[in-house]
Amino acid sequence: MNFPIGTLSAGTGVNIETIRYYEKIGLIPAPPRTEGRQRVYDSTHLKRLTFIRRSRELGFSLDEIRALLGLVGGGNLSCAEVKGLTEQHVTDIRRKVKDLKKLERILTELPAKCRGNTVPDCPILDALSAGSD
Amino acid sequence: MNFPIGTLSAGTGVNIETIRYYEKIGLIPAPPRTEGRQRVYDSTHLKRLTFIRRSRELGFSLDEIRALLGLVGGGNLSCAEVKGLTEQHVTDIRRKVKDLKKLERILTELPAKCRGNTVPDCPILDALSAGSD
DNA sequence: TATGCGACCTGTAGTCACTACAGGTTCAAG
DNA sequence: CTTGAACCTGTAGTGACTACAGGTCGCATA
Repeated sequence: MNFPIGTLSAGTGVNIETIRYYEKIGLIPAPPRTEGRQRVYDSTHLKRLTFIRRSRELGFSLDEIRALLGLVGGGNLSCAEVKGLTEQHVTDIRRKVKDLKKLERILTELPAKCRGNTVPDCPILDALSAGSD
Repeated sequence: MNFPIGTLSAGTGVNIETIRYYEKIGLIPAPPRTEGRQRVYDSTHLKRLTFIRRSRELGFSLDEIRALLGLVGGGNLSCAEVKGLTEQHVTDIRRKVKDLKKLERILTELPAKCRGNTVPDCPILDALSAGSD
């Protein structure tokens, strides 16, 4: 039931250094230690850190995760608030996707004009230098 | 034809502090100065900085831009290499779009189950805590 | 029981691409 | 000549880590 930081790292996919960093910034509680001052974790830590990792993958910032965890910890965040945070996030993601698709279009059109020669006169560079937005 | 850093900033949309930062890291050449050591720019600087800003918008890192500018400066990067760099970039963007769309789907499905109540027992949080990928 | 060695510890510095600020100087208008 | 905006340098802070130096711990093996 108890395991050291390396096992927690392997079990969650979160880097050891990152785990200690999360502890330092107060995102995860400081676990008990052995007599030799080595950290000892259990399944509750594993669950919390898994939550954090998955939230990070979904693009939540550490501050947002801190807010989400506020619910787990003290129950000071309602389900409605969690929902709001999530929906805001979806809006952000949609915007990002839109921007990226635009970039993709621009970047796929540019190389077509590029003849792949060695002359230092490239239409891609010309296009980028042209000041118009 | 000559103008100070504020004008360059306004003309390119690049922050003054950022321009000085670019100079410090050698991305743009140090311009001549007035007797009072204030920077004096001209249209060549404007063009180069515009190129940098547009490339940044397209998601190129400063190191990649440095490579692209290698062409402009010394001609040591061929059009084919520029093309390669650009195409690599499109691949990255496509992957990002794919990831984001997946997240979008997950995040739009989650709040549907959320009743918006004040009970600290939210399906979103449960879903995130469940360890499975 | 001794020893070897991998896993752990702390603390600091580096990354990227800026941004913010303090505290001073220059330039141009009135 | 004075005012004040724009400029100057240099340093520190941001987010979310990552890397490293130099030391300690714990456990398996001889």
